[in-house]
Amino acid sequence: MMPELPEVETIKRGLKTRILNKKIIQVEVREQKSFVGEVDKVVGRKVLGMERKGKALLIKLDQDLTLMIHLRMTGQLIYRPKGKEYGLEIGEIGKVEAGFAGGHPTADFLGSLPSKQTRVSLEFEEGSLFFNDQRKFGFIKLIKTSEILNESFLRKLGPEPWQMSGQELLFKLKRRAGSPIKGVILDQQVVAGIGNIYADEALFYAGIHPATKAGKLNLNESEKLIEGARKAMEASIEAGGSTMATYVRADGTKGDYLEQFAQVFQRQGQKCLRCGAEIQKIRVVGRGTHICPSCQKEKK
DNA sequence: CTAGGATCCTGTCAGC
DNA sequence: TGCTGACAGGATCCTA
Repeated sequence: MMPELPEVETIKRGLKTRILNKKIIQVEVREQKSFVGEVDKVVGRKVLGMERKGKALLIKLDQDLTLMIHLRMTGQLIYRPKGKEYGLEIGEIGKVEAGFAGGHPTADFLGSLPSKQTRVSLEFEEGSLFFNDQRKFGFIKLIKTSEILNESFLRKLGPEPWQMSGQELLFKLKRRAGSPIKGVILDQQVVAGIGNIYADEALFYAGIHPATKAGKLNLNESEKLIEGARKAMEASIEAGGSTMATYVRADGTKGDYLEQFAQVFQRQGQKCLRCGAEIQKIRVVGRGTHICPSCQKEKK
């Protein structure tokens, strides 16, 4: 369960109100592989801005430096104001002084930090930012701001769904004609920010079976697909992504923000909200995949 | 070039 | 209770 575009966007917004213009006074790397680059250069730097490119978060610092953060599957970023050892309590939601947590929802959103999963911590005078990551696939990488486009992940990244037409997507689908459509839209070089949740949601919206060969889609389907990705992501950002607020609102221990917008993801066994058929969970391109077998028939 | 599968790593959960 | 295998909101690397 991990961060896709809407979650990273939510984190960007949540952190911005807390660390913009603040100075990093200390950095602690607890897991070597989680931080790439010269740690010492980060100390004393000031946060000048924050951006998101696909699922990558960019924290722009002074002296031509940028922290590029990718949460991958289980990364999370948690900000705790100074003196606040635990996460927010009910009633504190939305308050800047309550702190912020986003990414893979776990009990660390609420518990004492640093924890067993804390890989890197950035200390500010006003509080601490913890980068936690159970599986260690994510990372923080220090790069030069002026050389951001040399970064291979960013250089190859496709356009955001809002910057892409159905026509442009269709063109890319033709080059990957033999692959299942789900695998193609999960490719960040085709379109930026779509992960397992939004791939399933977009395909359901467009009425396309995930195993359909990409080359079988027509312009109308391609347009519906990109539109579905936009709508699902917009709804998710509106709901606040997998932030601490929604996580806590559930029952204090479990995150369930998906309930606010998901039509198929993790709804296997439940009724399709469009036709009433039972949602199924299948496997496509090695990923757990959720479909309505009635609304999404494979085009042979 | 594309397609498909293995791989990185830790934790949880279902089934025996 | 203890063990085993499958699986997990990602992306890259390797092989055919």
